[in-house]
Amino acid sequence: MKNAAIELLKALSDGTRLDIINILAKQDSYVEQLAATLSLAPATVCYHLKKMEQVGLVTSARSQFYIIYSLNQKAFDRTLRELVICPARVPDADEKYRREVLEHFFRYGKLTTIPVQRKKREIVLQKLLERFAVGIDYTEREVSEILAEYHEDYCTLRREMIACGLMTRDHEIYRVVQKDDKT
Amino acid sequence: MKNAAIELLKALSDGTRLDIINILAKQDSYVEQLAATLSLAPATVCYHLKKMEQVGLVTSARSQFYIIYSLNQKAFDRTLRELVICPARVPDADEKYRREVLEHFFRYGKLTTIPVQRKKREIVLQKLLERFAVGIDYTEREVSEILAEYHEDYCTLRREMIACGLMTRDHEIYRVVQKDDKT
DNA sequence: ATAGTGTTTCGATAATTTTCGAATCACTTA
DNA sequence: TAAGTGATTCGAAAATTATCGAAACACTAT
Repeated sequence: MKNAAIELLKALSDGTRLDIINILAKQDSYVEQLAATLSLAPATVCYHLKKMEQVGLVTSARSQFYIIYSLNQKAFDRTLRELVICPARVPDADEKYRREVLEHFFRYGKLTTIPVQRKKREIVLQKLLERFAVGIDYTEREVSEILAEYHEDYCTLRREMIACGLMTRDHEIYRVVQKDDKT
Repeated sequence: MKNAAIELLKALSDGTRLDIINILAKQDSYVEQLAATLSLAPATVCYHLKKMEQVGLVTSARSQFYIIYSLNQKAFDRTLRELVICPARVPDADEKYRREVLEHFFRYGKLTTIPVQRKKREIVLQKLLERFAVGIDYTEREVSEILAEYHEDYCTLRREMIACGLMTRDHEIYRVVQKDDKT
């Protein structure tokens, strides 16, 4: 089996299946009824329903001659982020602290204030460093523009990037410092 | 143009693109670097990036020789529900009241209490009616099982469905009453 | 300007997905 | 048990999508 998230997203990324979902959102239904509503062959509707059932988007239950399909409401309350972006590292104690710091200083994608404590400031700067590709030369202007997205005092942020050893500056050219250099 | 939601979901439902997203989540990057990391041709990576850029998942900005791609963080904070399930009707005054009532009585997909006021009770029952397909015969047991998912006192719910004229009962067979019968 | 970057488009091919008729299956009712 | 219902699977055709080499493009730097 591949990735469960991909299978779920594939199940959602088809016009016919979205039509079925929206019909079921209003009212439970069954294969023949859906096929008639959508002007499709029952085999086609069945194919789509099975695909969605496999990933937990819908559930089925027989009632006399019919098999009634229902939306699994819980499946729709996930964000794209938690579905798509894998956390990678295990949330250990350091990681927990890191997340708390980031949650405190970032609001709506922007920096509320620049941390005064060095430890916290480094965590925030390390996060901002993700916006800079490794091995790429950035001009001072480019660095400023990206940092300005997060806080009006981009000059301090830029200076601190150098001071904390996260970036190097050489004749107005800024570069990300690779910390995992095996030299 | 088709549906924007479908295009966005299609852009997300591919293993290679998810790989790219997860790399960009850690660090901005550019075509050649991504191609090298993923062992793919630059043309292929470009194809995927363009596809994601069209639906607003990533943004690009030139820096010297390179075009740096970044994740558009805002795009990832949407739930599947708001992406997939279309509201259909315009939120007029009645609809607003309806939503408030539903939000008040439903918690985590279950009914906190059965509304005493007739107007509110009908709104809640109408919502529960979505779980029953039209034109289908349900046994009393089947009706009870579905209603029990929402409140322990499924007997009251079942009785009220009949009392409010939302379902009919005929020799232990329950059916949804179709309100838009043009007779 | 010109040579040299990395990026994008184009065309073709491979791989995957959607669709549906026909056959089969699962279940209900008489 | 047998006949009748709707659901599902199967096989094949049609439609869509992913991949990549080659060529064209956009930009930088000499």
